[in-house]
Amino acid sequence: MLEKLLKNVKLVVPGLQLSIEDLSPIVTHRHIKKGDQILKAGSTCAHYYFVVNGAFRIYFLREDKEISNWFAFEDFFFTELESYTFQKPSTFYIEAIEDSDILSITRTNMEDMLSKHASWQEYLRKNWEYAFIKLTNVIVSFQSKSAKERYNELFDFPEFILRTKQKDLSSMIGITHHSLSRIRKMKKG
Amino acid sequence: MLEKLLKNVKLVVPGLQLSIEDLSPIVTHRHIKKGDQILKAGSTCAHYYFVVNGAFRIYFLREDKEISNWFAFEDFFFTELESYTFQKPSTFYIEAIEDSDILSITRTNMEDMLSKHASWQEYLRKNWEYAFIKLTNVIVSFQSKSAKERYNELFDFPEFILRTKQKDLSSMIGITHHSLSRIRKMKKG
DNA sequence: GAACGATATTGTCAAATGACAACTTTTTTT
DNA sequence: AAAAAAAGTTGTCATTTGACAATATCGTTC
Repeated sequence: MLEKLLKNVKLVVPGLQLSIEDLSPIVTHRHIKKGDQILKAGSTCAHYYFVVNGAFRIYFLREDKEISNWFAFEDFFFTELESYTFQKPSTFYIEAIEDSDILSITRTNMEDMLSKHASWQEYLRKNWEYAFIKLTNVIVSFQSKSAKERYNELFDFPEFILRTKQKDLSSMIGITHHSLSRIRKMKKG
Repeated sequence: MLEKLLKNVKLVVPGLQLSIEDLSPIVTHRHIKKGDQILKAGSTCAHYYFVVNGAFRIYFLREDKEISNWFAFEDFFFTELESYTFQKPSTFYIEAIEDSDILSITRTNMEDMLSKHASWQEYLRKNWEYAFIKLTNVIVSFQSKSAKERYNELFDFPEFILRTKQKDLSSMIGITHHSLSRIRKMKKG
């Protein structure tokens, strides 16, 4: 499991001197069953997560309805950043949508790592820069494209089409699952 | 001018040892007239920018229409990250919407700074983390709120209402300026 | 494999938003 | 201050999307 994280880190920061032995004491492995939640709204996020395999849905509630904000698949290194950074209650739930293996690092260990390894700062910086670029493109889609176009874009990342529920996907692109059902129908005939 | 940037850096990384003398050789000041563009779509972004005073609109074209992606006001430290990071042509224009003063740092100087000052890594990391949190909230708005609600949220940041054109604001929240005009009308009567 | 619950589809109608055109108001230029 | 340009408003109508209800399909459990 740890090798997979290490491989990801070295992909982002090629020159990084970091071994399994460095990671081992600060990383915890957990197996999460489909449907289980690793973070609930209202609680404060105190970990970074790395998805070894499986998939998670990050969602929030609005007027009793679940809205999927995004999905995390294999090799995603992430946390609920607002809750984690400001140590305040999360507005999001993080739930496994498949049986998954996840690595987690506590905030304390993370802070320690950041102060000791300068290049760990670089890893996180790049990680969030890439994430920022992705979010910018999501916003561009919302600002300039129709629901149908936003849905069609997802075919470039087949995991969204193949591994998520339609009702969950629909809220991610900002529409009801009824509308998505109709959009899918149009595409065919 | 430099003091303002330094103040911002130290606000984000309190313990940072950095002086005007460190910044002076790598920072360039420019006065930008309202309407002038500091980046055009198609060209590659080779600078970070810091808004000393004034305001900028970051927009892109979609079917000959200008869509405002976001606005940068005083104390924003930013770049067109996708173009800057991957050194590829930008899809965005950056245009002053007021007479402005801006500081810029070339990519070369920035890379140099990142390799020499470990805490500069931390500054950028936190800068992009905060930006990521903001974008997440923008996406939440698009996923769960009506255009009217998105507009009303902007009153918490009056610079959007006071310093931008309505036609520019409207595209930022994903609607036409006709729709925004009607939303504004409703609010009153 | 029958029964149940969750997910997806479809119908009807309403509400929100967009497209196009005309007009008014504000801002900029001369 | 007049003229021109840009920004904002409003009318009409079309399209997209949402709300609610009914039905169909799929997946899980017993």
